[in-house]
Amino acid sequence: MLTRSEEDHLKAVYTLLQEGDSASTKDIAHRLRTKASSVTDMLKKLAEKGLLKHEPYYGVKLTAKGRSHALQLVRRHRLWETFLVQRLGFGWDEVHEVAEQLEHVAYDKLTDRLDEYLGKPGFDPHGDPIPDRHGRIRERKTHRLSACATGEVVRIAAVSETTDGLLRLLDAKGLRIGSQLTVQEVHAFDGSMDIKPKNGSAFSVSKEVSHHLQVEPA
Amino acid sequence: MLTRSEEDHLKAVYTLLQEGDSASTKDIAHRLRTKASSVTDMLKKLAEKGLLKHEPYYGVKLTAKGRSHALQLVRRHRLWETFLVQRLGFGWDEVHEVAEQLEHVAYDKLTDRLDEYLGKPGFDPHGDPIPDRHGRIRERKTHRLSACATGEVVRIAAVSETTDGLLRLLDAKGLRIGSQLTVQEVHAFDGSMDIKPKNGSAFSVSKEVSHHLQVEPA
DNA sequence: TTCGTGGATTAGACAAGCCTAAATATCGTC
DNA sequence: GACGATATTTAGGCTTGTCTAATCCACGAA
Repeated sequence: MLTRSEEDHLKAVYTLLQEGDSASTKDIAHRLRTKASSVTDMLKKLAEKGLLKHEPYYGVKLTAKGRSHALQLVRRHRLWETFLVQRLGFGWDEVHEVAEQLEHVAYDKLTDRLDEYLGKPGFDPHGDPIPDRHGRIRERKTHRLSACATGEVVRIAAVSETTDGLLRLLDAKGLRIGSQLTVQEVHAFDGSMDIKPKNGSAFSVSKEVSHHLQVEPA
Repeated sequence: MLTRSEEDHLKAVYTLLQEGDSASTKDIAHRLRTKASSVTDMLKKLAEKGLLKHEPYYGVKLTAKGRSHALQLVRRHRLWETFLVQRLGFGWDEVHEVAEQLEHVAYDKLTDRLDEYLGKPGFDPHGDPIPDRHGRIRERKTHRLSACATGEVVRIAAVSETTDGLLRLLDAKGLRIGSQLTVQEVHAFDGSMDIKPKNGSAFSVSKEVSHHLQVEPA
């Protein structure tokens, strides 16, 4: 059994490794609003429990066991988000916090029943894939909007769930998961780009914004 | 903000005061599977936070603030139990533990939305009343089956939710919340009684069992 | 190659919650 | 009213998870 704090650290490691190529002590600390020294302690502990390999000063890698456990957390988190949006009528920009708490309720039967109740959804309200009970994820070939070239026509596949401001911005522009858009122009000097939604008027987004938008070919 | 442990202690106090007339340090400790000395510490802490009055050696009383907080916990617990049984198809004998965890997720909007989603139920699957968002409880005039006399015809109103064995026994006998039964005979020497469900054959229940069954006049 | 810098770790302190053992209080009974 | 049984509290210690401050290490620039 893992404590809540252990689970938080494990998930942070998993998420950072997903997003980039490494999970630095500093980044984990920042994500968990704690200090680097606390993270080092916890990494040591998780390593002892066989959930990850910790090479001091070099970095951290998840073991199969650690990855599996992290995937369960991700699964629960995304199922609860789906429940909150689909059934309780929450906005997709207000469910993260709550799911962050609900994900720690560890009871397989509950998770599986919830999964069935929601119709075994493949993706959560932000477009992120929901691992099945074995931790398997439905893979898609998405890329960042920021990596798109002028003229590309794409569909929004997913949005970083931790970016509430972005979620509200998309809402305001009428964009949803699945919305199509065309890249009209990419500005080299600041990485911003002009995009035109299929049924709407064009506007400009910063590099920051386009970085957090996952898209797939339309 | 209360910690999980503080909430557990507060709810234990509330529940014991509901069930009997006092909440002894010993009983709280027993209920929380902890030791009396730990409970004393926590009572001191809750008293400092203004949730209860603690007269050393004499006992404990909830303040309005403490009662209100406890009622929120009870509300969340019973709403989740209702959700688990009504929507996820759990048996009423297997939801207590899980609800015990879910009740600590404190987020008013979630609680209220869940309440609406379930149709603002007045009672949970065990027949216990669910406090509304203001902590108000729908009162009924129930009494214990063990207090019934020969010949009384009653309806089952509620069953102590912590008694899994009893819940399964009732299931096995085909009894539900709302089932009618007649008290056929009360045996003075051990307090056991013979009861006959409206649509079933008579059987005998121990004093222990009849003590945990709340009934109302049929 | 050497050094400076910033990230990572260690050392040591602290609060929260829990425990055991010892001291203290209450209460029913004689 | 004193005594013994039982409940309660206090004293002191342990573990967990956090922190700050100090130290250690890697790595890129000169």
